[in-house]
Amino acid sequence: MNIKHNKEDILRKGMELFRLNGYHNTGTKEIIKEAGISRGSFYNFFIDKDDFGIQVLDYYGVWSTDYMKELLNDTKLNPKQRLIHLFDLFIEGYKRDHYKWGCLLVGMTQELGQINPSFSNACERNFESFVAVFQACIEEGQAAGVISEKQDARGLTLTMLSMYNGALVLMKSGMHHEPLEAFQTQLALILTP
Amino acid sequence: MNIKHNKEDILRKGMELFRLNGYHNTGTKEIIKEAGISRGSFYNFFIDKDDFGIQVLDYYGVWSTDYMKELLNDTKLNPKQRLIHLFDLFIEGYKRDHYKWGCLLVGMTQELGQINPSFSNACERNFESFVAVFQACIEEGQAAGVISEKQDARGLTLTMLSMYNGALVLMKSGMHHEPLEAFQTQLALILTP
DNA sequence: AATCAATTAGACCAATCTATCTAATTGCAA
DNA sequence: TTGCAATTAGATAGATTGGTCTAATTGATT
Repeated sequence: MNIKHNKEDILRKGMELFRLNGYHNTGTKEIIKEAGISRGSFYNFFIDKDDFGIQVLDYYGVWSTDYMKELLNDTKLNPKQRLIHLFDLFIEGYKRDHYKWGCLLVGMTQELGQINPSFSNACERNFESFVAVFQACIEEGQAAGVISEKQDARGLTLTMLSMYNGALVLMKSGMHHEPLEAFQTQLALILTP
Repeated sequence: MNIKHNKEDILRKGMELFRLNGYHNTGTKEIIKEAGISRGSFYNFFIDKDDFGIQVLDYYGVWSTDYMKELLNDTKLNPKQRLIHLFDLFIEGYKRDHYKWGCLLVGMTQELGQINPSFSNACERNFESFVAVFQACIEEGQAAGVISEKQDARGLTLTMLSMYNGALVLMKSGMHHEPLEAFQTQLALILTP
């Protein structure tokens, strides 16, 4: 056996490039160059660009949910405060990097959702992971009486995720911070019982 | 002078294809074929594909805002009811077409926002038209006391638009109707004073 | 140290994409 | 009807893309 390059490093670079510039705007040439590997290596690890894309999606899903779970386990805060804190941190990060990032799932859904069922399955699967993580926290908050029960946990989770994803799109379109701020304001309102 | 093909017909076809399959997934070949024109004609009307893309964006913006304005002028309903009615109609349309459409501005922002400033400008410009139309209605509703004032008109508009765009993304990813329903439920909640 | 399967390098190929170019055609104006 | 500028058609060019191929290299195992 002979392992020199780390598959995970390539996935991480791909994730970065796809988030920044989209799937079609990122050529295999650029991925290979940025990851510092050769064409041969790339096709040794992945069947083709689509296979790579799907694996990047799942990598992003795990990478994100791991971080979200970590933040939502901070028992020093109540569930509502944890959610608000999580989004505060995310938004701070976007601001720090001049709003250049976005959600990979949103981008991939838009770009490939209708084209390739493998991609739309991967997007849905990973969105559902996000939902699961958030929903658990919201259920806990509702049971504890610190999160509004005007909408059921699943519905409130979908709403919150929609609002966040949509705010990121407006942010990326050039409005930058304002939609994020509106999101933060409204998030507090809809979570409060 | 010699006009055979209508520029607007080509723009409409382009809008349709870009909404369905995205910008990079739609070749000039397909646009030409679907619009029933020749390559020569296309490049007679438009400088290049990017120029076409920008014009499609603006065409979509005008086409959408015209329809929204029409719906939001229905004085038989109060401003809050008008907004809810508008989204009900939109969502009904998505359902009827099996959730295959999406918002062109969302797609273009994701696909080209970081790549080409002309595109991000066009996206922001058209998003701002949407905001203007909705904000006028929300302001009217707040003044009349039928729309919540917990968030200022601009903020509430951005929130609502984010929520809607985000719900469309989840819809497109394969969740179909559920996120739209969650949106409708929450929309009524956040608008109510 | 020798062996050998796995990995790597990057030239190369085929397909595709955008855009151009020229000849044929169109339809208005005189 | 004729003349002419504008439009159209579609072959073709040039660039870029994703993917393959083979020879060289690597490193674990014996």
